[in-house]
Amino acid sequence: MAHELVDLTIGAFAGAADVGVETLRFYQRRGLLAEPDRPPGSVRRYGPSDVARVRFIKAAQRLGFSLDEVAGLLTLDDGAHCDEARALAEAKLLDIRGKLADLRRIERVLAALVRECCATTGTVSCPLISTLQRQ
Amino acid sequence: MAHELVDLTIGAFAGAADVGVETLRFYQRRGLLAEPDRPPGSVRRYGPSDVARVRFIKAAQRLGFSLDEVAGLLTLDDGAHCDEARALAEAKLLDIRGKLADLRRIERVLAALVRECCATTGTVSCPLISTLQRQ
DNA sequence: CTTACTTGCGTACCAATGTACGGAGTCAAG
DNA sequence: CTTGACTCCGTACATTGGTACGCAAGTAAG
Repeated sequence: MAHELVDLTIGAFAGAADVGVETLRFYQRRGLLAEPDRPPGSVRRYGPSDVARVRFIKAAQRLGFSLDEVAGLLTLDDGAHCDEARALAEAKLLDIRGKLADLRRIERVLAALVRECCATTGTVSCPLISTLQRQ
Repeated sequence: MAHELVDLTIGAFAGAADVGVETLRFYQRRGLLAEPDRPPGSVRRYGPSDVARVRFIKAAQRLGFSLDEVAGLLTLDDGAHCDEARALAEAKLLDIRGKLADLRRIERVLAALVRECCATTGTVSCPLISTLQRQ
């Protein structure tokens, strides 16, 4: 690593962080990313810490945090608010577990319907559809 | 059941189907629900089959079908297209299982982070946040 | 210096699923 | 007959996470 991750233009920054340029500008507008000072008559430059920040955002998103929640995590990144970060993560874990339970229920019902569907012959109506209609 | 589920106004219909009036109008605009003829100088009336249709839509939504997919299922409700309904359901089942796998991975990572967070003392930075930054 | 990308910036738009609002017509009770 | 609730209809807004467009200015290559 460390291949020239300094003084990036926004295009190179986007490439390094594996997102689109427009996404970076969007994050800047959302306050997730600072806009570095612009050397008079030139363009902004970005460095490794910016890339790391975007990777953080993307990693947290993959864990199910919304951008607002990521913003919350980012305000805690000085290392002095470990408890708060942990509380956020625990809340999110509960959330994820709820979604898991929902999806498991859905999976069970849907699998049963598929199994039943067309296993029966000679019925007038599709069991999948008529089951849904009975809900 | 069967308590007066006939000749409902849209408000009573919404109550019976446990959705908002605006939701019904939205479904009508989307073509998921027919707009019954309007007796000249009066309001539209709805019956049990309309209520059943909305319940079908809601049940399918709970199983993860989008409104577009529900519309597809609804065109098959004459019982002659069981195979097609089944294929849609099987595709959706695969989809659900994919989401389930994603969530399980997320849960594992997040639980590990929470466990690790603040179990360590004396570190400068929160392990949760620094782990995310390393992704 | 010219040509062709980029950058910067503001604004508009996308999908999905509704929710809210305003004004006019209609209906039921008192 | 009046009052208040409800219906009808069209339109605008909400949410989330971006994506696209247009135009002017900067920048890199030949």
